[in-house]
Amino acid sequence: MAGRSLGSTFKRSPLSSNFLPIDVSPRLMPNSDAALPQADKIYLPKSSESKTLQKIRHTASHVMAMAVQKLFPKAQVTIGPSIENGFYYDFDSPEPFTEKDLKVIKKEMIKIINRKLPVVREEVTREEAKRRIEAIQEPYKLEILEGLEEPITLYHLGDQWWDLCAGPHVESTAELNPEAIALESLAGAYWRGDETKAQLQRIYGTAWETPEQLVEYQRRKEEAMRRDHRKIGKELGLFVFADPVGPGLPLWTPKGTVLRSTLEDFLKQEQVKRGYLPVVTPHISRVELFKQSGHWQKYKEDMFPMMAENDEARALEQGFVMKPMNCPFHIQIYKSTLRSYRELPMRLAEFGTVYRYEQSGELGGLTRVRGFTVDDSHLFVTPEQLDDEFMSVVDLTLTVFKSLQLKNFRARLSFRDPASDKYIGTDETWDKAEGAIRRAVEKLGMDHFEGIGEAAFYGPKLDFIFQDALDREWQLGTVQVDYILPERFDLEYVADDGTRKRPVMLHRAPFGSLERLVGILIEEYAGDFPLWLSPVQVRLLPVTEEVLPFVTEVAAQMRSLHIRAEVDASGERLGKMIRNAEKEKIPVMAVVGAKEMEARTLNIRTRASGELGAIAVAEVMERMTGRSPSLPVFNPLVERVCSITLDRTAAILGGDAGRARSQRG
RNA sequence: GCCGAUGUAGCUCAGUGGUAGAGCAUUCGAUUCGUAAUCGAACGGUCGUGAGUUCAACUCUCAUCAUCGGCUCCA
Repeated sequence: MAGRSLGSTFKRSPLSSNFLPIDVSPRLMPNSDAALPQADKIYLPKSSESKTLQKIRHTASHVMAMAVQKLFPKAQVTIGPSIENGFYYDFDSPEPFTEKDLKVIKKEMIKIINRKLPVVREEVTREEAKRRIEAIQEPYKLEILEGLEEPITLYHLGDQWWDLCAGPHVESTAELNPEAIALESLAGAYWRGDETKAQLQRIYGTAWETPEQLVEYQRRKEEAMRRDHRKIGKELGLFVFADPVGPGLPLWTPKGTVLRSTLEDFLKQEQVKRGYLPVVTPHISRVELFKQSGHWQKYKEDMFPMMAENDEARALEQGFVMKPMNCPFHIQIYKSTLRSYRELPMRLAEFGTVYRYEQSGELGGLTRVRGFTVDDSHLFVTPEQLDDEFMSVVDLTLTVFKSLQLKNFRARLSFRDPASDKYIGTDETWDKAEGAIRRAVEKLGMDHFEGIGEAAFYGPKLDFIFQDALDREWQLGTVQVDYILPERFDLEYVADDGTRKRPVMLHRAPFGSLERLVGILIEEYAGDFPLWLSPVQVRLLPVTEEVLPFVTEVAAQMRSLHIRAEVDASGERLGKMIRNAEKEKIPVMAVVGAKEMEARTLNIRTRASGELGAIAVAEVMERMTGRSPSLPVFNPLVERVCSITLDRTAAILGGDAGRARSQRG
């Protein structure tokens, strides 16, 4: 994980103001170091990178299934593939497996492996396969067989156990190293991933070529758990959950709020530059609004129940609802007056907090919550403006990621699933919208993949997918093309020829949501925020009580320049104060004793570079804010703060000290 | 929502069928201290919540809430 210390890996380049720069193209990059071969580290290939590991893992899953069926004769087998870091097998068993069973199963697996059973492939006809499966009474396998094309293959482990399987496998269980295999966890899973079908029991395991690889894999997993945003968020006191408030409803502490609002301010500034117009809308509305948008029909399950004044109103569905999305509100602002083509594109932007009734089992930390703030904007554009506007939105999104030093993401074209009925609108409008997205992405030359069935119910999306510390994928930024809501709300503008025309809408949110973004950022930085995002940027540490007044005065000066400074007035010894500041991951510590007070200096220690020695108070402040282009900043990750604090600092100082530098950032 | 696990002071954790302990944090006192932990004392928990079994439950049973790992779903 050390390789992810940001200074070393992030290639710094000027933020683009024009789109199309090749280097902003996202690439598929695994989140962990696992895929980065490094001389001093054990290389841990993913299954997709190693045919050998694929075979080992797939065979291990068969060995596990054989072991399970020996120990639990009533367990029926279903599927058991290799996955990126291991394997799993799903069973339908009347008795639930427990953690303790894993140990027993592992023991049984060792026995099987030590018998050095040959793994033999056999090709059979469909009828023969059916006959054999019926003989061993495995209904799930029979169902799998129905979907298979010939040739149909069976794999035998010795002469006592076989499985319907496409392979490939290693040639003998002797090729598996019991010390490089671990059974990791139990989980529930639905047959065929369908929640209306049977609930199966899944056992996850991992398998490697050598025990060293397994140990390294487990070490990295533990390392990853240490950067879990829930853990770090608690340690750093950024947010809390309270039982009386409810699940999935985070409370933001002062420190977390500083982080959040700094991100908000940053994006607001970018949006001002790009002609966005701020709006504010309420958290609730008549349900009628969401009936017209189609949410009530297609999205009701995800909404908090309607608040009705009385039973009659409830029966007529005439109450109020918490908003699950902001778009209908922005649409009402657009609709409030007759719009001219001269006003378009109209970009209405709001940090709008929405409420969605997520299923209880989905909630977790900040990445999945029930109330969250979307950095939402709805752009009303003419059909002619659509392509350019789409690309400029993508450019803004990539600029944002770049400023946040986020580069491990993938771009997904989220299109509709033609087989599903969860969408509104006609096929024609969908094709048009999907075409627009595809066109823009191709024009940008961006790497991407398609996600069929990932669209919103009202339109296709271009989504930016990130991974958390545990390699789970989360959507952050999103750009959506929508011909349908303008239709449903009968939106119009007066064109240059005097006719009424229908605008196209773009929905977009570069952050996606503040909550999820903060969660991902915490894990990305492991809590070590760049200076501009740090809730506390500098802590002043008085060595003795005599210097406390001086230190307090310096802190006040710093705060007047919007440097987030605080004084450690605990009266503890220096070593303890430093320890505390380090644990709180405060980027800059300023030690002040009699010498420093005398000389009006601060003895600076940074988290990134250690002791820097005594520096004049004025210079420290210049270097903190990046005001002086000739002075290096304390932390290479400070870059962004320059343009942010600078605008304020310049305003306060009435000078243009920062402008030269802000252009660099 | 479903499957499984977990729930002891603010935090991290130990513990037992006979009504609970440590470290850190907090408060107070002493120490006035120079780059990752000064010393001492005090405070702090109806052991998630509610029922049940029992002479007796934090410990066993059931329900419920929350959290965690998955599944399904999503910003």
